[in-house]
Amino acid sequence: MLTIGGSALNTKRIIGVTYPGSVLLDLAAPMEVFHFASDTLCDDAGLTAPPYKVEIWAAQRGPTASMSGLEFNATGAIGDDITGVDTVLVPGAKSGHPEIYRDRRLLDWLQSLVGRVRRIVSVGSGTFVLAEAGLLHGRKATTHWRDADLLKRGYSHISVVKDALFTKDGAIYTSAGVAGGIDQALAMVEEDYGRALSLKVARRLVIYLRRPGEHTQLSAFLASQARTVRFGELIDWIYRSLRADLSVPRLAEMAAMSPRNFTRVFSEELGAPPAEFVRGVRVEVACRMLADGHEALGAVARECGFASEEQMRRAFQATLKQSPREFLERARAARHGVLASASEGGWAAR
DNA sequence: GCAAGGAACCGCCAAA
DNA sequence: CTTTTGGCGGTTCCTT
Repeated sequence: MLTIGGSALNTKRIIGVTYPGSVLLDLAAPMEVFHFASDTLCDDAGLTAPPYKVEIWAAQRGPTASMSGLEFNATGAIGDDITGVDTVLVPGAKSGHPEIYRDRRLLDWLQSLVGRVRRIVSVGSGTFVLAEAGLLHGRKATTHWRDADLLKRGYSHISVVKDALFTKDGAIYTSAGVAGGIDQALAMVEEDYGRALSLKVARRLVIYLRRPGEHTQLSAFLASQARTVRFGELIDWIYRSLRADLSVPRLAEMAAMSPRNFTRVFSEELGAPPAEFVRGVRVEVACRMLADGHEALGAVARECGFASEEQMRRAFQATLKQSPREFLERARAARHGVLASASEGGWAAR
């Protein structure tokens, strides 16, 4: 049998699970990683059978829209036969709706997966779903930094790792959000087919995410974490501290470098000077909030560290060529609008 | 939409 | 000698 990186080359089925209120964007990034890994490996080795097959399962099969304005075609449903399934990905839910995590049918199904699939993976607040399903008893786990304390309080039997991008404990993996989800997926690819492939995929992902577009562009800055060795921690801190002073002198201080040298090295490594990068992060997080249904622009601006609503508007124009209001309208239209062609099990940004 | 002041960026050069 | 770092100053861009 042909093997690469120690793994036999049979097709591994990766299932992304959605449920009412789940954030499809959480699944998008890791699924792209598996897509790219599959394509890259096929190109390089001239395979006939793809190493990964990515599917989305929902409450029922067929075309469905998620609340973040993404639409998809579910090729399987919760409760379906899982024979031959390799990995199951569980996204988070829109914040402020803990009752979403108590869907008995979903939780029972997740429980039934233990020992029958190779990996059960949560992204962001999806960790709460795994917790509620009882999969995290006595295990390490992480979640979005904002919810870490909540997780700790709610489930004392879980060993919460607050500052990790992702954790792995046996067959159970958890991650800290979309950024962590990318790193986590890359780590799984590495686990399966080696570091060379995961690096290749990371590079390809960055190029892809840098293409101009609406949603695709949003994660360019997230993906940058995967390719910087030096500033990973700093960028993580930036994401967690959007309301703090993120001026160049301050960032240089955090990085223990002179402002001049920091600007130079940062630009080289990340492809954008510090201020522009920070602005991009702020816009990106604001977009996610808007897409998630936060409609008070003033509050979003404050939360993301813009000095004012006006500042946020300018930053949007500069990076996305549209105003927050326009972005909001589109997100809303996509949420409530008519479904267009749901592609073969993939997801599409509108 | 404008002017004034400030921040960011980058080329250049010198020191480590 | 090469590479990395840090300071200076001019220009541009941004904020108020």
